[in-house]
Amino acid sequence: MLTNKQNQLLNFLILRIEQDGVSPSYEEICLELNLKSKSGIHRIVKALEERGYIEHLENKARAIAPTKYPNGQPYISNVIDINKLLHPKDRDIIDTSNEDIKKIPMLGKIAAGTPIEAISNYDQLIEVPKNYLLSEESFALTVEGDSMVDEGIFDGDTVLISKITNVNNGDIVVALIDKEEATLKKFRKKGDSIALEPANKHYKTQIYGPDRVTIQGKMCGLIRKYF
Amino acid sequence: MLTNKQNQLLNFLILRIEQDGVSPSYEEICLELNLKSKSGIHRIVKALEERGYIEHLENKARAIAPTKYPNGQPYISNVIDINKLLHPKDRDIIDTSNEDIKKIPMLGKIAAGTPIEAISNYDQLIEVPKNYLLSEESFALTVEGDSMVDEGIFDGDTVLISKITNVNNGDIVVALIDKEEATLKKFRKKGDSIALEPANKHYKTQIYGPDRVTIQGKMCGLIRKYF
DNA sequence: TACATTAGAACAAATAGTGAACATGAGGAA
DNA sequence: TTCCTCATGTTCACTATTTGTTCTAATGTA
Repeated sequence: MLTNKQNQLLNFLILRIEQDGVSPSYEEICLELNLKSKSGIHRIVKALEERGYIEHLENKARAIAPTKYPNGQPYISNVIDINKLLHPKDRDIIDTSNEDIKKIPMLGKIAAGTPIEAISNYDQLIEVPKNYLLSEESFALTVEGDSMVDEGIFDGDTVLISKITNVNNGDIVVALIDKEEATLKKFRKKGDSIALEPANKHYKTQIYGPDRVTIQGKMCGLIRKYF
Repeated sequence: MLTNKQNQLLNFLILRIEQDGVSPSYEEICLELNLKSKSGIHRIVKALEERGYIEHLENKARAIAPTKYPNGQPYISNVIDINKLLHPKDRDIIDTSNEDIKKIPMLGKIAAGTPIEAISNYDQLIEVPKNYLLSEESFALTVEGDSMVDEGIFDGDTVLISKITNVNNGDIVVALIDKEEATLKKFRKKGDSIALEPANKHYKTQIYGPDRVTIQGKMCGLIRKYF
């Protein structure tokens, strides 16, 4: 809703008020915005007032008060620290943090040999947009080994797992075998028994009775960083 | 609810406001959407206003403000960087989670044959935690084809590209060849010329003189969804 | 009064927005 | 098929706003 200069002026105003507690004079604003004349400032101030971003006492020095942030949110002065004055339950009002993002625990490495529970120590939380996940309860694992390379899952990749136990043939799942050993494999039900298929010719498909396998989650995403 | 162009315009508007804090002018929008005339923009703006996706002050410069996302969700601005405005000692108090996430444009598919610029059409914005990226200016592409499978980059994957032109041997880059054809390849400088190596035995490494290749960005991440 | 600061007119130049007119193409209805 | 509507692309002419600058007036304060 603001032009560039208006935006600059408003930001500078807010900054100075936070810093010094006083609004800057036209001259100071001039300097900051690289103008040679104060009257230009005056015009911008009027424009901001028209649009409702500031309040302004006529003919008073340093009498500009912001009422909105450039984005339209109501301006809250931080000269007093409002958060300290509020009940925790009220803080949400100010805390507009978007709900798009979710922090999920990185539970450790997934490879043959180690059950995941044993390494549930929430060392690290990683941030993931919510829409990357299939359920609220999700976690991340670092892939170790190359048993799924043909599916493009490489050593060192981070896989996102949602705690969903109802899986279909072909889904990639975290399966716990004999309550001891967790692996990331392709799931396939064959009659009564369960086949866990690797995606690498050098490994064999393992077939278990239904009582030996627990599905701990379904892979819903993969993240790889190149730095 | 929205037509193609309306969607593109709205996405671009949101992106620019998040980036600069100021809405773009009609002319800037023209450039971005590859149109030759401002009046077309004007029509689309009016259409978006009618449908309630934006608010718009008549006859004012850069006075367009989104009110809804293309999907109809109410638009929540997170432009102001409150932390920059506060005393350092106060900074922790306000939740900083808003700044972790960044919206980057999905610019299209990357495969031989199409320059990226030509397909800069803001059809979609995707959310990515900031720490997945290497620079502020980043974008996403959908991989088409199998020329990088040996690096675990599969057809349909989403790759994150940061606009960095200073790349090292071995980095995976988006390279524009003869200003015409964009590809995702491994970068290697050999003397004066540049080798673009695929990661698939069935494709050949291409070698070009330095003037034929422009590096458009460096791959910094990969995202794959399994649903 | 002297000084600092704000108010605002006036002019020029640069930016921005509006809207009529005409053309095209896609898609649905008659 | 033809007719109609809608979204779109383009050109052009025109209008309005924003900004940079200079100068003068008014107001408030010490």
